[in-house]
Amino acid sequence: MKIATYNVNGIASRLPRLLEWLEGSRPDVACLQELKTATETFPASALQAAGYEAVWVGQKSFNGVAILVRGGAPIERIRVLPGDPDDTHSRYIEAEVGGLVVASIYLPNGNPQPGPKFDYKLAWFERLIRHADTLMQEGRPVVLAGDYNVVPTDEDIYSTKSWLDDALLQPQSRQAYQQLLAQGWLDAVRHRHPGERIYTFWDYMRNRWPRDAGLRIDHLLLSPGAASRLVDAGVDRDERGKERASDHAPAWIVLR
DNA sequence: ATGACATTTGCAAAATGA
Repeated sequence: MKIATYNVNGIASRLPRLLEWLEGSRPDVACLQELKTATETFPASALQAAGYEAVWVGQKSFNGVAILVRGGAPIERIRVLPGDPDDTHSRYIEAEVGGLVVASIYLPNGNPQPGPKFDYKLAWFERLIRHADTLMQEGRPVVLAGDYNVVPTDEDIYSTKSWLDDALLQPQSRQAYQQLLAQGWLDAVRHRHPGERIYTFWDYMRNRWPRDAGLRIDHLLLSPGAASRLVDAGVDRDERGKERASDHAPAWIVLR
């Protein structure tokens, strides 16, 4: 069973790329982020024609998350991260898929920092940590996949020089990520490729893709029950080099 | 403090996000 996470950076403008990738990489489950379209304008029929049923929650212009399942349908559990009734951002959706619990996560970017956007990021992260704990208590196999907007360590970036003040590298962001992992989650891609330079995001600006100046910020976290079934993990880097590509590449795992 | 890029809005240049 192949499960992928892909920040598409606008599903409307990226639909041809997305469909090509689905056909080529053939994930059984695809968690998408940054749909950047309203719930009503999600291209469900185009995805259905490609063999995928979906659950999604959108929002005009930004955010938006979805879970796609090939040859089956995800059963939605929740479409709001618990803990703040005033939060209007579409950043979380969770579904049951073939005995697994799968979440598609778009954690706030948090720039500029310090400031209200960074405060929102950390508060959102705390809510995620609380909710992840309740999922862990359920004792079922869980995959938390998405754009975490956190570079976990200096090994996960080409160079920290231009990014030291960025929200993605702040000690508070990294501590929150470590706090989440400490509950018992496994960072699947890093686990399968210790010591390797692996990136999932290359900024459009400053020639960062041609220079391979990347960051690893898209992660698949596995509960122990899912981790024991892990057989492979990787990143479809080539997607980033295509015409009108997202600034992210898909990351994926294979579970037994 | 600004702009580097990509896209949308709305039909030019500005705003938005990251």
